[in-house]
Amino acid sequence: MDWIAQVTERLRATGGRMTSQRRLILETLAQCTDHPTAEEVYRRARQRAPDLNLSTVYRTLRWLEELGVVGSQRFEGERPQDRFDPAISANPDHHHFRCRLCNTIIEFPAPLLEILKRDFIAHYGGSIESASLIFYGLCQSCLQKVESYGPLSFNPDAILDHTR
Amino acid sequence: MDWIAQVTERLRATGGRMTSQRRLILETLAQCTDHPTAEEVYRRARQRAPDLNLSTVYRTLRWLEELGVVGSQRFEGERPQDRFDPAISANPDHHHFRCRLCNTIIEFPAPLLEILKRDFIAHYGGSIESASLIFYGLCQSCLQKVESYGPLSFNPDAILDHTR
DNA sequence: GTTCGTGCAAATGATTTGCACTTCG
DNA sequence: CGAAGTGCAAATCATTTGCACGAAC
Repeated sequence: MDWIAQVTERLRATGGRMTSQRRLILETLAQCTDHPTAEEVYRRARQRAPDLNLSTVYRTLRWLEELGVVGSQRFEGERPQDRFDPAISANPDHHHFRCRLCNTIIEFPAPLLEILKRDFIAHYGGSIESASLIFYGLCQSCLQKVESYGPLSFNPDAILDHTR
Repeated sequence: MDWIAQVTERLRATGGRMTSQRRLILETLAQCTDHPTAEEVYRRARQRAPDLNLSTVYRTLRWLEELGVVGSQRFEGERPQDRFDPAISANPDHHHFRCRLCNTIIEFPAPLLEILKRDFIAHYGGSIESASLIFYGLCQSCLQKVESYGPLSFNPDAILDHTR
C-alpha cells in the first residue's frame, strides 16, 4: 500500500473524507524532495487545479501534521514561515542542516542525540518527549565556491570613491 | 565593569546613543531569569515608564540581538512569537529545554554537540556555523506531579453522560 | 545643530476563521 | 440527507515601518 492510501486510511479512521483537493495536495507533497512552505505547496498544486485555495492548503497541511504525516519547522535567516516536511513519516528521527547560501536543507540522523538526552535527564531530571536539532552553515558545494573565490578584499574607502 | 556599561560601550563604538528607554530595557533584561517575549519586556519595563512604546522595545531588542547581547528563539507549542534570552552573552554555548506543562525553560551546555557536528561534516562535507538544539518534555517537578497523580482513566462515554 | 531615537499610527505578511455553498459517504 | 470540506473574504496577531517630533552628543 502506498503513502497516499495509508494516509487515506488514517483519515477515514478519524471520520475524515478524501476529496480531490486533499488528494492533489498529497500527490504534490509526495513529489517534493525539499521542504516547501504552504505557499509553495499551493503554487505547485494549483498548476493542476487553478481554483484550489490557499486556506485549503493550510487546513490540509495542519491536518496532516496532526496525523503525524508531515512535520513542520521554521528556520532562521528567512522570513518567519513554516516549512513542511513530507519525509517525517518515512524517516521519523531525522534532523536538519540548512545552508546559509543556497538554502538547501539536508536531513541527517543523529543517534548520538540519545546520549545528550540521557545526560540532560541525569543532571536535571524530568523526561524528554521530543527534540529539535538544526545546524546552520555552508553545504559542501557552497563552501567549495567560497573557498575557490578566495577572500574578498573589502575596502570602504574604495567604495566611497565610486560615489564621486 | 557591569553588563549595562559593557553594552553602552559597544553601542557608542557603532555610533549609537544611550537613551533613557534603552537603559530601562537593559535594566529590565538584566533582572530577567526567564526568556521573555517582547510584549513581556514591554509590560515589565512600562511599570517604571508608562509612555514607553512597544516599537521601541522591539527596536532595542533587535539591536541587542545584532550586537550579540541577547539571543532569540521560538518554541513549539505556543503561539509563534520570539522569546529573548539575556543570558547568551554570559554563557554563549547553551541550549534549551522547555517543559510542556509549566513552560519553564532550562538552559544547559551540550559539549557533545561538537561530536555531532564533526560526524555531520565527515558525512556530508560543508561547514557548520551555528546550531540550535531544543528539548521538549516534562521538567522534574511536573514529571513528579504527573506520576503521583497516577494515570487518568479516560472514558468517553462517561463524558457524554454529563451532557444529558 | 545635526544625527539618531522615539512615539504613534498604519502597513505587512503569514496564518486562521466565519460563513454560505458544495461534496462525500 | 447530513456531516465534513471548500472557497472567499475578513479577522488575527506578532512584528515592522514611515514620519514628524524630541533628545543625545
